[in-house]
Amino acid sequence: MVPRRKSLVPPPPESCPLNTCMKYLGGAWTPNLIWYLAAGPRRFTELKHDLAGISSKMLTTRLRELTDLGILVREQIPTSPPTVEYRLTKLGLELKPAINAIASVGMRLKEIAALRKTRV
Amino acid sequence: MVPRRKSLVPPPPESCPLNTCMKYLGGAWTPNLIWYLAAGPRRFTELKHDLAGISSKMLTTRLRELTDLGILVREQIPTSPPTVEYRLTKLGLELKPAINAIASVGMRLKEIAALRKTRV
DNA sequence: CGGAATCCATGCCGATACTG
DNA sequence: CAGTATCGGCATGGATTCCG
Repeated sequence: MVPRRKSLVPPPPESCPLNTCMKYLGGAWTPNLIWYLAAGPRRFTELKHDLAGISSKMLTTRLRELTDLGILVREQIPTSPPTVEYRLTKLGLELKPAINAIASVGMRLKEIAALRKTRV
Repeated sequence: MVPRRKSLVPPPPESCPLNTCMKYLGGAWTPNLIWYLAAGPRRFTELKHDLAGISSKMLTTRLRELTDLGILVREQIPTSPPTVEYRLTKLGLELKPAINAIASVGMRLKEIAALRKTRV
């Protein structure tokens, strides 16, 4: 009987901030949303076009969620018709490295997947 | 009427590798699974204890998924009873930076959330 | 324009039981 | 030990409609 080895690494710091984070970044559109907002303030409809295919409902949900988290801020601008801008907060900007890391991994996975298809 | 501005940034490279990636990293346990495997080969039951609370079914599902993706490999070891080891492939190791980035973001979000509670 | 409200399909994931 | 099989809840996200 092979004894079970103890964990080689400590659990992800403070009991799984990985999950804490994925809980928010995990939303289907969240990473892309942050991706586009990272370039500067953006309006609701603009974001809706950036994230081609997202429903108003989901966009609203995600925007609210991230606003509550302090990752972005909503700003009413008194024009006519009124416009609303969203932009990343300082905290939100801290997410960029993670988003970029995820994006590059995504590219690798796509490459690999493509290779597989041509190989087979 | 305020004209809608065009996107300020290119779409996430190659049409959303962000989603390509999140599709896999998004699974509830996936990031933690990779976290533990990053330290070295690990057996099924060991992983099951590492990821406290995961069901056999989910663990199997995630392991298969990641194996199919080429992120980790399964290796039968002819002991008695037979044991099986999983370890990250070279491709799998490339995910570590992303996982780490996500983990550090997770920690920040936890900090912030904690501050909020004490502040209010 | 910038949403809110409602209904509904999908599927992720947990619980439980069983196997070579 | 290392899984497979089955059932089912419940959250996630899509489609549609309506509002100030």
